[in-house]
Order: sequence, then C-alpha cells, then structure tokens
Amino acid sequence: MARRNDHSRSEIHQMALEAARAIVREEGLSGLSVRKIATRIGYTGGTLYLVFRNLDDLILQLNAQTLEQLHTCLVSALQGCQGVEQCLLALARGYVRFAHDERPLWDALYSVRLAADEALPEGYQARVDALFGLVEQALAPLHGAEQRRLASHVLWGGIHGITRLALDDKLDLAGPTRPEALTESLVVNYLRGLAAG
Amino acid sequence: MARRNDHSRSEIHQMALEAARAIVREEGLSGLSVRKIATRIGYTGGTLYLVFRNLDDLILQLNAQTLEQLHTCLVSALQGCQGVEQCLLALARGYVRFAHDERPLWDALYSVRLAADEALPEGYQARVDALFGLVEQALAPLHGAEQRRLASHVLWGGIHGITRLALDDKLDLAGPTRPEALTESLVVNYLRGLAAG
DNA sequence: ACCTGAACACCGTTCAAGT
DNA sequence: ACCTGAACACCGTTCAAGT
Repeated sequence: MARRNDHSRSEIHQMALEAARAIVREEGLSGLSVRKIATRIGYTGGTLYLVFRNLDDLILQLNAQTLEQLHTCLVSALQGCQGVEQCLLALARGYVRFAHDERPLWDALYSVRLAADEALPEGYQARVDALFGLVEQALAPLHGAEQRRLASHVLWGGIHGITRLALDDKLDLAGPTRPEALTESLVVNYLRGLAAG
Repeated sequence: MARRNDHSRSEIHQMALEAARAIVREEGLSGLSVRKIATRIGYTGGTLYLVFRNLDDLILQLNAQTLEQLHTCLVSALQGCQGVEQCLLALARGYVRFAHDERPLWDALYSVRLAADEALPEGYQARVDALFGLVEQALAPLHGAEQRRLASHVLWGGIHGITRLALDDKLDLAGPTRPEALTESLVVNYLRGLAAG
C-alpha cells in the first residue's frame, strides 16, 4: 500500500515537528522515537526519512523552533526595561523561567552532540546568534564591540550553567539558592566588575 | 552453563566500571551498552543486573568516579596559588582543561536525568559537595559563609556553562573566544564586583 | 549459588515491493 | 511517485533453567 498524497512534503515536515514537540513535552526526549512520531501523524517510520536526514536532524530542527520560542520569550521579558543591569536581569529571569516552564524542550536543546562532519540545519546558527544579539544589545552602552561580545558570552554561558545546576538539583538542596538569586548575583557583580575595570 | 565464581561481586563491579569508562572514552556515552560492557569483562548482560540496579545506576557510579578524578585535577591545579583571584583562576583553568581532556566522561556527567523517586548512589552528593568545597575554600577570605556559598555556586555554574557553550561550538566560531578567556573574564569581574559591593 | 542465554518489548535506519 | 512494511542490527531488562 502506498501513494496517499494526503499531505505535501512540507506539511509532513511540519506535522512531524509538531508531534515531536508534543511527545518531548509529555515524555521527555528519551520518550521520543521515530515510530511514535510516525504513528502520531498517521504515517510510517520510513516516511520520516523522506523529510529528515535522521532523528538527530529532526531533533535539531525541533531545537531551532525552541530557540525561536525562547527568543520570543526573552524579547517580551525585555519589555520596558531600562539600563544595562535591569535589561540583563530581565533576560536572566526570562531564561530561567523558560527553562523551568519548558524543561524537556530546554533539555533537548543541549542534548544533540553532532559529529564533526555534520552541519547544523539551515538557519540554526542564525537563531543562536539572535539570542546572543539580545544580550549584546542590552550591553550596548558598554565600550568596545569586542568587550560586548566577550561579556555576552560570559553572561549567557553563566546564566545557562547556573540554571542547569539549579534545575538538576546538583546544588545543595538545603540552601535557599533559587536560580534567580544566583543569576542576579552573577549579573550585578559581573557588571559592577566591568564598570570598575 | 553457570557458576563460575571467578570474581567476587565487588570485583565484577569494579571491572564493569573500568570497562564502561574505557568504552565511553573511546566511543562516547552513546556507544555504551550493557552488552558491550559485559562482553568486555567476559560476562553476560544479565550478570550486570546482579551488581547494578540498571544502566543509569552504572553510569551514575561511573560519574562518581569521574567527579573524584576531577577533584584530584582541581586540587593539583590549586598547587601554589595565592589569593582569591589566583586560586579561582586556577580552578577555572583546571575545569576547562579537564572538560577538554576528558570530553566524553565530562559529557556523561551531565547526561543522566534521574526521575524524582530515584536517589543518587551512595556518596555521590558528597563528591559534588567536595567540588563546591574547593571553590568555597578559595573564597575563604570573603565575609559571610552565606555569601561564600552563593558565590561558589555562581562561579561553578558560570564556569560550567561557559565551558559547555565553548566546547559545543555554540559560540561564534569567528571570534577568538577560547573558554579560558571567558572564564577569566567571569572570575576577575565577578570578584571585583563582589569587592566593590 | 552463580551465571547464562533466550525472550520480550522496544530502538534507528534502509529499501525492495506494492499501489 | 509516494509510501509501506518487512528486515537488519541493534537496544535495556527479566528470569527460567542449567551447572
């Protein structure tokens, strides 16, 4: 049996990503499988290989959508902020909140370790750059472009790492160290250090 | 066929972890499997379930060893350092170097997402605490114990996140932003910020 | 008592064959 | 042309049965 032609390639592509997103939200990335996605959209596993290179490719494209979603969240978190510190605190809070609210999707973001010869999907790096761009923009009043770039990487990496540790419960459970308090300490003191430098 | 009794339980335990470590080093965590470990130590998959709860448990115990290895590296990185900043820079460099040199083992460290009802293996949390302890010690000259604890989490999380981003090549490949430069910026400016607070 | 190995319920991926 | 579904080579995990 074959030849249904109910949907175009790009429709199947979109349906698959939607199904994958739902599965990851419900069962986590480890609950995701080609067969499950296929069943969910009324096709067979083989069909997905007409549209994606493999499962990792599919996950990376899901991640690209997640990065866009995160971008939207951060933009809205920036609404009405004034000054470098306030804007960076807003970004940090937005990041922590997103990681918390969309835990499985956020986990998936850092789960694909692609081989050296494999390239990222089209537009993926652009979405990463857009996120760093938000931080660089918030840092706009700072002196050099080089310093802004460096600082944006330090802050983004720092906020990410703190969130990871906090959500993994690797930190001491005893202490009242919510990730927001940690990222605030990072932002406030790092900026003060830069200013004092 | 059965009943070989060539090795005690604890010998099998140790041999399995050793084999797992070798496989992860050679093929990465995704190359690790119960069957591979078993073959490598001359037993059958089923035997491993007499010694470990499941594969995740085995990986967590491998991670506990890796944390100890990391602790040793960081202690030796601290040799001869003087002053808060110098010691923290030494720790950061040690961490980055370890992640780089033992990439697959370091990746494995953050790969197990254990369910809410599952507990960490015995002694695991103690090893995590020992690592934070190194940072807190380096921060000893700082005022309050509370502030030291907070700062140690911020710095550890920050250094981890920066390393993650850098080794994942998520950062702009164009820029000359080696992780060492980023962690140095973090440590120097965060400390200056604390001092200026 | 100790360990095996077959069995179960899954995987990702490929591709000849059916409509 | 489009999609299937069987096949391949793997998984983690369990447990009756063999020595």
